[in-house]
Amino acid sequence: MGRDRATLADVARRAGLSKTAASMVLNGREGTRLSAEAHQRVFAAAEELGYRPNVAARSLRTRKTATIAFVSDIVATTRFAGGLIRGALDASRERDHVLLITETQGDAAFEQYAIEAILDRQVDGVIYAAMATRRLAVPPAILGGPVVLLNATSPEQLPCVLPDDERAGAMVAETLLAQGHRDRIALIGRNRQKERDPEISLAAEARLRGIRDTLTAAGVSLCAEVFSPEWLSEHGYAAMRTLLDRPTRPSAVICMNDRLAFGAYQALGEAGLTIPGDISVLSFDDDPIAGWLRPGLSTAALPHEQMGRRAVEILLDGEGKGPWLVPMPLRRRRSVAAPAD
Amino acid sequence: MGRDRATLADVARRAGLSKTAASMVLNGREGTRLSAEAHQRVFAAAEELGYRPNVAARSLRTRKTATIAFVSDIVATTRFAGGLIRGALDASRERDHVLLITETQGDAAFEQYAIEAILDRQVDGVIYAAMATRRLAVPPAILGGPVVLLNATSPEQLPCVLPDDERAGAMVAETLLAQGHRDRIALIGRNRQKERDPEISLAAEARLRGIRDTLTAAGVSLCAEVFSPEWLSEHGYAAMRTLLDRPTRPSAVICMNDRLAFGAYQALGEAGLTIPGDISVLSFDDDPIAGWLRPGLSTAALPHEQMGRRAVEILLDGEGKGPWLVPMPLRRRRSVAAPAD
DNA sequence: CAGCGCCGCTAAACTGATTTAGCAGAGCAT
DNA sequence: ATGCTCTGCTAAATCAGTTTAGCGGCGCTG
Repeated sequence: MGRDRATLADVARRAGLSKTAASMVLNGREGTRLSAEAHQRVFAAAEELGYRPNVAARSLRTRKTATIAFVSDIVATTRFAGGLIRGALDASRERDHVLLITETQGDAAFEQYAIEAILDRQVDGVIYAAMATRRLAVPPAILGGPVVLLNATSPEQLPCVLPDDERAGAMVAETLLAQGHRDRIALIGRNRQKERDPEISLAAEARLRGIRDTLTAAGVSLCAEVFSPEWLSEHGYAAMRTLLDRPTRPSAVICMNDRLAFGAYQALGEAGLTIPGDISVLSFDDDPIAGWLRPGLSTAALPHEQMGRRAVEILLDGEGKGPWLVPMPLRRRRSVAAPAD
Repeated sequence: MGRDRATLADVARRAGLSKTAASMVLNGREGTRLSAEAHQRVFAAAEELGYRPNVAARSLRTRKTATIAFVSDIVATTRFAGGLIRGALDASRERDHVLLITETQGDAAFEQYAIEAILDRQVDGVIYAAMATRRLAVPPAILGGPVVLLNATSPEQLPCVLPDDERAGAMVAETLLAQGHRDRIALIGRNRQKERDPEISLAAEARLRGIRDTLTAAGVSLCAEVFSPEWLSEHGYAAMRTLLDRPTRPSAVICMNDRLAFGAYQALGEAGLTIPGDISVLSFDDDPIAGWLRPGLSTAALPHEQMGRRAVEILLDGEGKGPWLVPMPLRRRRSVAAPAD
């Protein structure tokens, strides 16, 4: 892999100058007194030889590697990882950095291994990412350098990037109010564990707060709230059935995520009800299926790419402490309409 | 990040030996004549100081970085990337390697940048991955070292890892034959471009070949084939409707991927037909939605994690040239039954 | 007792960059 | 002529490892 590369010494020799001169010219050092001609000769030589500095050698001296570690709990299981990584990748490239990826799988031994691996490689900073928005404990070993939490917070008050779930909740509620829904808005997906335990998820509580506060401000409250143990499609299905079994049918249902909404769609389809004619559905996440459903599901999108990007920006450009909330744009599709009666 | 680390010199000093001795002991060099006591002293010193070698310094000398570059065309858009990366990550960890990830986005300039970035960092090898199984052109710059193609082939006959789409096609056909389906098996998702142009996709042709050969061997042929421009759910929906408009209804439908199958489910639901009672559905990919559908969709799973894993194994353990076909296991859910009549 | 080989270990070179300290020569003032 | 500064550049140290070459002492042989 990449043998026969020209070294700085080669460049210097060809330019008829010392390594020192070549190094300074190529690094654009200010305050050096090298002549314009020397500059030209070095650039020409580097160009001709296709010179590229050896990062290992450089970082041995400078302790900078232009490498960022992206440590996450789980990358595969969730499709959201891709967005976070892609955003981080883009922002890294813009800053001439590269991403070293490791995964802890929530396992202490793996985490230990991952941390050592990245410290051995002298990364310039760490992005510590969680796949579900939550609070977590950061391993002390990485606190020695710059760290940004992605989709997570920690007791240490480290800089962190989070989706603005509360605002998203508000937008979802506002959307329904604007369509004229009032006293028959139901909710699917409250979950005692998820809401209460910030180590599992911060999203649920924030979304609910946004929804509640907005409705309350309009003098409205939820007509029903169905709890579900997890946020899977079968739970959405079951929840929607229990809602339909009640005496008054809701005019709109807010689902805490798209998987629940998907299950709700299935229950509504079986019951012969149409969306949004009979019932409007609104949700969170913007999973790819939201666009495949018929009608398309309106949902507040998790801005993963933006978040990944932001994390790198904060890590490298260092801008105070945050927390930074990234807006969740509402994807308006066809699942919301005015109430039928 | 990681200052104050003990160096080899520190270890040597504490052990009362030379750097040479310390280095040799810690690297487990054979044929050295250092005493058992010297070994012990070095290990003890390293332990006490929490010594970890500086990878940059080591690789400057050895030209090995214990780092693999994972270069892919697109990571975010597709959820499959996660599986490939996760598999590669696992296998890398087992071999004490780490993954440097870059993305070309199919853009020549980005690709150039990505290649330079990884060559500058002296990676030990490159995994060049495509998100859709296809043939591609490998940039000559990386041919200087070990390369494995993941989910792709190239004219250069490089080692490559591919899903065994043909066998998967055969399994799907066998499954239907075993249930007693014969002359009313239809197919959704042929696509002229995709099938013909290996730079776009190799999967379609291989799957179709597996299906055809198996049916032919049983003296059966497809009763209908519906082309669709892309493999999106709306195309599956449309295709299923055209199938249902025909005089004889198929007893089973094979969809070329799960998104098409999802659309087909929608069309069947609207038409008031049940799966698998009226029509069996079988598909490829094992997208997460396959499990969310009602009934669960039986589908031949793309073994992404296995593939990512295999690529690293081949890169590091070097085992001939391949190509290596990774089996696609059939996930049996509830969408297949014997024909009604 | 000279010569040889083996044992246990080390000094120093080497990798490819950055950075510090400083040198030779020119120009100028005293 | 001497001392000073400024210009334009370079030698050498440094980073933290690996690797080559070889050293001193001991035991054995001839």
